[in-house]
Amino acid sequence: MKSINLIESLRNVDTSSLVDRVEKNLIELFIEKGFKVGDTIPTELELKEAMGVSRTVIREALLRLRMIGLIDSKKRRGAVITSPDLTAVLQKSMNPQMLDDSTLREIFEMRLSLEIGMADFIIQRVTPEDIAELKAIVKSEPKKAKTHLFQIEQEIKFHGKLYDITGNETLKNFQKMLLPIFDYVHQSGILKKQIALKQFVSHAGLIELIEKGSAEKLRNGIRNHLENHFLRIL
Amino acid sequence: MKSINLIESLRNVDTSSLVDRVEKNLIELFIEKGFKVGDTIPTELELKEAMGVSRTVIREALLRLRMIGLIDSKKRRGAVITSPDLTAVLQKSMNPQMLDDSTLREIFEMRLSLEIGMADFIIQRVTPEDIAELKAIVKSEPKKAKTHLFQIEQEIKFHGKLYDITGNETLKNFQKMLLPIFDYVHQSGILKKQIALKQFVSHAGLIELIEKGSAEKLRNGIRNHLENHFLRIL
DNA sequence: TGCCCACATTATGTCATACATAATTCAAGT
DNA sequence: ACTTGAATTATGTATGACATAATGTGGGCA
Repeated sequence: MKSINLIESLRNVDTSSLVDRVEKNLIELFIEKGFKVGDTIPTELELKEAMGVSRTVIREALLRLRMIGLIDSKKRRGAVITSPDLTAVLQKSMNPQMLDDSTLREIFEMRLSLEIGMADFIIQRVTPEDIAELKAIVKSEPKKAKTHLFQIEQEIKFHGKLYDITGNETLKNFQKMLLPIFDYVHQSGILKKQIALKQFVSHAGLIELIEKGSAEKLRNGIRNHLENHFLRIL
Repeated sequence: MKSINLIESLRNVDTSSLVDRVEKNLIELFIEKGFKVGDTIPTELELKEAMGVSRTVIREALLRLRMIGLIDSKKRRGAVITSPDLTAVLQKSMNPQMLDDSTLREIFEMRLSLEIGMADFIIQRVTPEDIAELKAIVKSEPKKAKTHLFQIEQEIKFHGKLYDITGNETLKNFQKMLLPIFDYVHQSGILKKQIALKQFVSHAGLIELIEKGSAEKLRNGIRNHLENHFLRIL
């Protein structure tokens, strides 16, 4: 135990680069100073003076902040605080080919979790127009999916609408982001081969459940609807 | 419609900065060349030559890639491809004080969704040791929470363990990330004031459900357990 | 007066160069 | 065989210069 602590403390020699520290400092500074969205932050030159590092370092740190959407900078105007868009940040690293298999698989699972859990929000916030739209989507579905591709498109349309109904933008963005991954995993050899492809609760069935208005029933219905996916990972 | 299209096309004058484009190019290059985790990418000088821009620009682009965890660079060795850690990316922008209220609220909802949806994975992967640990946690809970703070700590411990059981690292990391947000939202004035604080399914009750082995029952149990939170947003 | 144009100003964007630093290689020396 | 240390190399940091775009400003003109 003691030796572990020793190693731990040895590891803490602050291996972070100067830019790392400046970045951290900047964030702390903004919070401390109570900067709000829309406020302009000091210029690069001022920060350089204040922190005693080169403008290069300041710039690289600001670049990171800009990247995570914390600031937005324009020429002459300087940089202003913005509200970070979480999903935009992820988008870039969310490339299926760049992620390793286990991460991909975990993301696949997360998507399933999210969709089951959002039943309550659907029930609470669905409007008659939403239901009509869902029905229209189902109606446009072919009896027997002609092509695999078409089938997937239908899936995306229907489930996308479900996310839509929750009115949760962050959730929607996540869905948009997770979709390519989900599809990729679905088709790749990461999971077990698709076996039965039995038909469980259908889209039409889900609509019925939504109309009935019971969150619990809908929740379990969605779970059932996703059974084919679950069969492949459990 | 036409005018909208016009505006759309006008907006597409490529307002992106040079660094933006280089970044994109680099990612495409890596994918195209089929770089795998562990491969070293060309040096900054080589990239500078190949792309015909200054090293500064290359560096800023690489900085971004490094930031999203796509590459990891060491002196002398150069930069190597790594598997991006999605959550590490988010961590920085996930500062409650930096996000606006509606986003915070949406994250709050997402966390609830996730937790309900993971019932299946818990049931599937729980071990006797896990259950013992859960019971130990519950045992250490005071009859009546002495302090609000202590109560929260207990919550975190128990629910953290639930995430743990799923064995899904990405999910766990998300939980870790969402926690501060969740807590912040919980205490801030964003949501309705906490009203009744009735006791629904308890932690002990959840353990029972886990032991019973029905994913559906557990799912609904978790939903019930979180009722206090739902009451505040619906 | 009030509007408009040209110029100055200013802060970010890009470039080039130099040096610092750390990791690796490799050969000399014990 | 092992260590030591210098050379090498790629990233890290610093600095100065110029480009570019947005804003501010003042003079000229109707």
